[in-house]
Amino acid sequence: MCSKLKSGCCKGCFEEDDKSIFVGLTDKELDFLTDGKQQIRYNPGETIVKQNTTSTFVVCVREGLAKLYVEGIKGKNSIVRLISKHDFVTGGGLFNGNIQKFTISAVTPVVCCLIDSSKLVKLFGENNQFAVEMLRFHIKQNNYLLNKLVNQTQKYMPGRVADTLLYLKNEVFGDSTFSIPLTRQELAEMSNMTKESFVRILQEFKSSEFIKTNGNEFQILNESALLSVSKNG
Amino acid sequence: MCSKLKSGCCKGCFEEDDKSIFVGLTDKELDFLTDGKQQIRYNPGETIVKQNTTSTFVVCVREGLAKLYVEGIKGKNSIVRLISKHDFVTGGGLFNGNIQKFTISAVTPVVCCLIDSSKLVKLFGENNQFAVEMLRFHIKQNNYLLNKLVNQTQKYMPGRVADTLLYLKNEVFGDSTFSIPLTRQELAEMSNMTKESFVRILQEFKSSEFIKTNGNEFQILNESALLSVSKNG
DNA sequence: GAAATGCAGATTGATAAATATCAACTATCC
DNA sequence: GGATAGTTGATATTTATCAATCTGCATTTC
Repeated sequence: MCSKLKSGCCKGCFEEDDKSIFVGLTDKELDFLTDGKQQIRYNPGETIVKQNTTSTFVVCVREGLAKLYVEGIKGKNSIVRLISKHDFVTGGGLFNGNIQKFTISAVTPVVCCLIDSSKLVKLFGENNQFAVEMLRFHIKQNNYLLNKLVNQTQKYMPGRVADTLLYLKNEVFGDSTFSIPLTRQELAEMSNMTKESFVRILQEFKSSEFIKTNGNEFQILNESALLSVSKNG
Repeated sequence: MCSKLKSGCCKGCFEEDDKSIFVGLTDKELDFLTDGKQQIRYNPGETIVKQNTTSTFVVCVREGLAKLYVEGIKGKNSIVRLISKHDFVTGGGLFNGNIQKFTISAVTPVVCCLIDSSKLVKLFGENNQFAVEMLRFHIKQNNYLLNKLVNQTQKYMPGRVADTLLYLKNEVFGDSTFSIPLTRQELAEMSNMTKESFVRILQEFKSSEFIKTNGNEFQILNESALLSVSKNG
């Protein structure tokens, strides 16, 4: 199933910019961490982590795509990021009274490992390198959120749609052609607008030949134009 | 000037919810940290940290009020948070190639200590408790940003103005009556809107008797009404 | 197996609401 | 008395809402 080898799970699970958070752990520490961890399969639509509940585990995705979103006011959701292979998620589950600040649900079938936070905390006390790696991870997370905050609050809708498309290309699929298992509604929730607005701007981008779409197939034709829109030209 | 006593600076400097980040440091470690640190005075308007520059220090405010903001597109600024006595700020200065993701500038005269990041990093390697405290700090920061992201993107202007007023009361001044050394423009930048819009909503709140203002003197008369507006009623 | 049916998501149009912009005016502080 | 911040009004732009239609796909029905 899920080997404990450094090269596999969990070392490989927690890859972040080609540098695993778990790189500094000894075999023994890795064993401690992975003993009793749960590897679970979720079907599309299923909730992995539920906002406002307490849960004490962190999530590491092995397969599939999940969305991390905040359930806001009047039924509005904001998708903050997509989680895919090798992504690692800690939230309220680490300190802060364990209250989750967001929901994670499976978009495609997801296989992920749930590791109890208390194990991480114990390892922090034993292995400095590990605590520092986790700190580094959270600082990166901080910068991502800060950047997202400014982009979402300062840009008009076309800039936000361009951001979403570029995010999908660069951070999720790594290819200018991709097939998205998300509805227009969900893409709109990534861009904090209504689905109608999102669709209209997609049409503009299509008629300007910045992109090509066919259902869920997307192709970015003119990335520099999107970048320019993103910078709000 | 700035004693190295646990009860004073720097222990006291880094207070966060009555629990100092520096609580786990030994006297020797504290000495190491504070030796050669710079205590600087800034005049109102002066820049303490400049976005997109590299700088390797973290900031700890002893006196005064500063604003932490992102310089966005087309000259728009977003004030992310206010920094006052005992607040601690790390940013791009810690890992991430030391590139600052935001600007910090003094609103009132500010006295603060600048500590080189490399000293923190060295202590992380020696004192686990310290690394964990720093991690805890950043996770809290994360939750703050996540919350701010959703509030700013999902709420209409009245909700955002209510949030700003409640933030000032609860997080900055700790009193329902306060005098703000910020312009309307800056208050608007905290709420991500134009100053004209901010002023109009202030007037609505005044005529509804939620608040009373006289220049920079603010008084919150009906906090539960503001809370209700914040929740977008 | 082919046509009819149903349904959910996608798209489009018309309109209303929210927000920004621009201009004018007022107050205030050195 | 001039500069700066604050306020107000009129208007334009951006964005959401509501309603209608369309599309693709699966299922039923014959």
